[in-house]
Amino acid sequence: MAKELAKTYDPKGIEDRLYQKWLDKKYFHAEVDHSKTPFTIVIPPPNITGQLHMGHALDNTMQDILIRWKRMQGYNALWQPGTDHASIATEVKIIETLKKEGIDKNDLGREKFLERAWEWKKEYGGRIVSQLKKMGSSCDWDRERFTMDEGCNKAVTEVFVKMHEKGYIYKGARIINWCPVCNTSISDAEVEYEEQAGHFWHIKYPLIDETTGEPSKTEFLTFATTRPETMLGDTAVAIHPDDERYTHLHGRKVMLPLMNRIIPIVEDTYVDREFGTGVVKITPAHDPNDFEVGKRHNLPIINIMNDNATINKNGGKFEGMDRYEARAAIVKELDEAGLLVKIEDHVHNVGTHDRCKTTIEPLVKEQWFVKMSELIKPAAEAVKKGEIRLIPERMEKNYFNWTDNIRDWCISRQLWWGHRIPAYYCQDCGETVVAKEAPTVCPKCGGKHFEQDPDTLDTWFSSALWPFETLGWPEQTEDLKYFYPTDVLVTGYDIIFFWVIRMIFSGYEHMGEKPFKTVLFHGLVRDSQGRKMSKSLGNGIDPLEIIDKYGADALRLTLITGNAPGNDMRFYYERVENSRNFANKVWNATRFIMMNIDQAAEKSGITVHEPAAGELAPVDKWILSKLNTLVKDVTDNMDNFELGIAVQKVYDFIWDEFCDWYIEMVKPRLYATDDTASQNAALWTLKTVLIDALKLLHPYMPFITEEIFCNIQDEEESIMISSWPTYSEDRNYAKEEHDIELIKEAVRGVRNIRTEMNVPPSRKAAIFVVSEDADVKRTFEEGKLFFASLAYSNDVKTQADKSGIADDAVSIVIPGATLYIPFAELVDIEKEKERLNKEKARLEGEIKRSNGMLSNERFISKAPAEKVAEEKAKLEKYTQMLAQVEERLATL
RNA sequence: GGAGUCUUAGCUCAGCUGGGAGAGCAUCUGCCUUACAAGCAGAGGGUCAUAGGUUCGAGCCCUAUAGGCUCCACCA
Repeated sequence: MAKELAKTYDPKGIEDRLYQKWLDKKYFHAEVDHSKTPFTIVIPPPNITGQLHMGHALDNTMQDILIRWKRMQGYNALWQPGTDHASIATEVKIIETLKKEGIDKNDLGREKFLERAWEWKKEYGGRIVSQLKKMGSSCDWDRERFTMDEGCNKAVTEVFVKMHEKGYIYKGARIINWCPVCNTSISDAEVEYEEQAGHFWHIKYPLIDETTGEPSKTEFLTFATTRPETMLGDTAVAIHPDDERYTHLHGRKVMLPLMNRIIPIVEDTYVDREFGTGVVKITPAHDPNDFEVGKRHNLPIINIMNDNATINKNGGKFEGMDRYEARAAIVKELDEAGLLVKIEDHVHNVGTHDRCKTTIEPLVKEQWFVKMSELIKPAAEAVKKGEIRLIPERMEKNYFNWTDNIRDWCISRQLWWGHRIPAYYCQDCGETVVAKEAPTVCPKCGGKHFEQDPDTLDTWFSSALWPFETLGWPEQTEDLKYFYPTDVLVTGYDIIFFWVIRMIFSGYEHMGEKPFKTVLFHGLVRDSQGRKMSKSLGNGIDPLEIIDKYGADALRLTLITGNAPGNDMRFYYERVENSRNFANKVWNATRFIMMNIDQAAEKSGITVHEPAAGELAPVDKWILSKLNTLVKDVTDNMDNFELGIAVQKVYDFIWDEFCDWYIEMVKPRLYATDDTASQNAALWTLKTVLIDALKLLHPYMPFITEEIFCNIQDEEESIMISSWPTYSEDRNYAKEEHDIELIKEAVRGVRNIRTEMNVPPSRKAAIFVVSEDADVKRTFEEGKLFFASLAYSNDVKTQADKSGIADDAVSIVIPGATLYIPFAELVDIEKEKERLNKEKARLEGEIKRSNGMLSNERFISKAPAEKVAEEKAKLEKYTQMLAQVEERLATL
């Protein structure tokens, strides 16, 4: 029965073995079961191009903690996994691979390209999943989904058609953000602004002489621009209607140089009179604001750019030049023509594509959009009313900032890898048909030739449906009815706009119900210098390497401790080492317990069993009581999603209270007495406390806790399916808690004296409570510590025997000297007085406040009855406490 | 321009509803001691950014200032 455990904990081998066991036993699998309450989390689907990084590690650790905890609490816990096709990210990767083979995407053709993409998915889609398994993630893998699987395709088409019918999806020519490298439009959310040093080119256009109709040689209109090349597409110049400097120009025209086009001067309040010269060139095709101005004044839209950001035929002689070449050429020509006034240095924000960092080009294009104004309303309401809770709360500000300023969502992408837009164009009459299936006959002209829209949808269009499409939607499945809405969404704050908001409005629109009750945000994991981990910096730390070296438990613990929701954290190897050390500590505490259980069985024939109430020593009650409080605190913290605080408490309990105090205090009983009942009580307490502590720790460190749990009790199948400890009034031993805290205080005092005396120290300075319960009780009631002895462990028994009894002192036995220290001297009386006086002042303050509230008529009449009762109870409690404090002060 | 957030020990950070100033790492002292040297027992180290205010009491609440970070918008 004795299992030999290694001296240090080595997670290698153990983790994989246990994960396989959990899989085999189907512990992760959840089925509809109306006798249980569901608890659901959908995973933020990682990209199939992805490799597990620290962000994933943190994200999934948090989810797994919640899921394992709820599962132990008896909920029907479902963690729905899956992966995302990540259209643009994947497409870019495939293009790169093709390039290495010397193949161009367009030469390959759409069909062949998609074949390659699916091959890619097959090869890499599973990689991240196996990595998640390494983390210990208890996902229901039987339910694994993919954003482009059959069900998701169906959901996407359904949504598109439905929203099109409702008029929420439309096609239109608008200014969109164009990425000339990826060759596709992108949404506003994908634009990242970056401060860049640039220039301000001050340029002047000649006015048209009203009499001759020729460009004036003397009259010019000067303005500044950061993008001079766009002048090729200028169709007006704008001034503010009330700008007195330019009143004389109302209704006049200017000559657009280089293009020799006469364009009007328009008056528009968009122009800021204070800025620059108060004159703005208007390029409707290449600037969102100018586009709006153009619409108001019916200006023509001249697109001067090709999709690859070279100048097109509308750019005259600049045709074919890259946008930056054209810029240089145009500036040069303007200068030669004497129209360049000056060049200033200028720092401005440039929009770039968040994936490839290319400067985006605003272009007018026909694209598909989702009209947001109506859809967003319930989504904003939900958070406002608290129906969906964001943690930390401050994220709400971010959220509303977006919902209040929402713009229509450009959803079409000029990519191949993704959900193809279900719009079909009649080749005979040009009619557009949006339908779930390709139409056969044109409803307008009866034509039979259709071509499907070549574009695909934004990746986030499908991920927005994730919480319900993974549960079977659009079918009304039992799963959907039972598991939806999900409970918690765990994700980084960086995708609140991309994903979280879009899921919320989609949930309300298509399900008529929120997709989740709570959103728990975490921050970024940065390197030790606080930098973002990135490939280009090469400062990324691979979670798999950490797991390999320290174990998944250590990694998980590191990521979750001291990490408050929504806050970024730095990653230190020292902290992983500390976590690993903690695992070892737990391991060795277990070894101690198992060894002693075995020894007791061999030597005294003890089979550990629950002791009778009277057999528990004060220290046993103390640790049981501490554990009891811990259970309550940890559960409360977890209820509030304070995972970092919760695990910190478990850590402190195990290391400080249980290992450093309880185990040390209990040793003399095990080694130096023959009292088998007492020994049984100690062993039972050790085992009981350990097991409950392991349960509390299990969500955080699943592997080691499982390994120990099953080692120490052969009969138990798994800690995963054991029940979460609950607070019990029966284990609340306030008196013993107080007594032992005093003893701890005394021992500390003794230790200090030891140090001052320069006596050889002893690690095994274990406290040895010899008395029976009743004696301890009696002496404490008299305000004295009955008996405690400190002794070397080597000959602890003899020393304890020799030390004798002094009933008003702590005795410490050290070689060559025996000290008897009156209890009263062990604590610094002055310090104690100071502490008590502080406490007294505090209580008096509380009583004053309480009295104030209770004598306030408005409070009594308006506050809910329970509040008032609560306050009365408080007052009573404080009054009692004050009396106690005063009593103690009097004895000193 | 708008908003958020941070400033606590040498470093990195916790600190939940206002009452004890804390952890890990680092430093110093002493210990191979029958669970654990990946350990044990101790020590040093803080005007909780600054200045006011509210309170019996402020790291926590309010106001202002300084500095850092982030998000959003964007002026041509």
